[in-house]
Amino acid sequence: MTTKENIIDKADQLIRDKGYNAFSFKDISNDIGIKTASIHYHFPTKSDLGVATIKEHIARYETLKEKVVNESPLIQLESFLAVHTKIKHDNKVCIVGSLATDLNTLDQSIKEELKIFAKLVIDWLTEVLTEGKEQKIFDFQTSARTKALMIITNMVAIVQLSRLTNDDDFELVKETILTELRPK
Amino acid sequence: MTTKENIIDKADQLIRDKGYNAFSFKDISNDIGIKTASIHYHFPTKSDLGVATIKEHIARYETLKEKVVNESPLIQLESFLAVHTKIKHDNKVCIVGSLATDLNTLDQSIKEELKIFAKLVIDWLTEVLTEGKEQKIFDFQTSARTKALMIITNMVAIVQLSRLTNDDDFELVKETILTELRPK
DNA sequence: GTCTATATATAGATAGAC
DNA sequence: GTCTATCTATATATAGAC
Repeated sequence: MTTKENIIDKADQLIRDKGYNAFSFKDISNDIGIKTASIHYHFPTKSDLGVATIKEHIARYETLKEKVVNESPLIQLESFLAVHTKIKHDNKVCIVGSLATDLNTLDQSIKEELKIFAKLVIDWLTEVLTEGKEQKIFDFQTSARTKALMIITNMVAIVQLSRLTNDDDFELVKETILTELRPK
Repeated sequence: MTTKENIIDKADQLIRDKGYNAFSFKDISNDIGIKTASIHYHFPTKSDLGVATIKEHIARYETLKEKVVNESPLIQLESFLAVHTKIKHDNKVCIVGSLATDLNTLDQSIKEELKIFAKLVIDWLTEVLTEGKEQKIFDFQTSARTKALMIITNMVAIVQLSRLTNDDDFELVKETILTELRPK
């Protein structure tokens, strides 16, 4: 991993651990043993680093999509849910939720990149649900996009809320999503 | 409204607008025309103000619960949803979601108060759903508490996510919650 | 590409006058 | 209860040596 990739990785961990406005270049400096001035060489401003971090998420999602594109809709949905299982396991939150709560403090460049990422996820899950319904693997009454919003919001918020209740609540919600989609 | 109440109100707006770590005593100072040193007279530390802000939410929820305690479960559920409709209308996010993303930066006192608030909301909605199912006003297959988690996470995250997509997505999710609970 | 040194701004917090 | 003045810490960011 290059220094640049290392910086992005640490920024990502920090944003999803304690929020964009609570993390500093000093945190990254301490973590990877490089001075803050050197971080500015790779990313002139904190916003540049924020944008790069979201772009990394976009790239990872594109890779995941490709990896499962020939699988069944159920496998594809499960791979979406697995992303959040990993987030929960790491005791982090989703970057969309983290940055959305701080949105009114962020530069336009970050806002725009985040909107692109959110749309990517929603569109993908909408496709998966549409395909699953056609194949009678999933059953639901509302539009596929709305159902995608329901599932995404369940995942985004349960990783946040279960920090306050019980880690097991994550599994309850995840299993209920799958149960409710099963045809009767 | 007393100065103390005014400070809490502004802190609440700021936390739900841009996040706990992005708001400062100077923001409140500017908003209500009082020096930051005077705010420290009412709340010695920022954490004290944070705790007081959550306690205010708890008090408001207790008042709301009492107000609708004799109404039907549907009216009670709608009053829960209306809280979030107001949040969305104000272009804010829910305080639980906002503080949960920043949780690892908060003092223990704030964490504990937030857990009390989260439990209050979950327990209330669980009761409402239980009662509604008994009266055959609502139909759902999972446990009442799990269904409460599903609905709360929908609301908590859609106010965040719709900042990035479309404000109308909030209504889509809200209506779907009601539709999916209706007996077939 | 990384360093030291530094500029500049702002944060939370306290002391003490009024 | 609010003020002025100040302390201390930390933030993002830049200049210039190596």
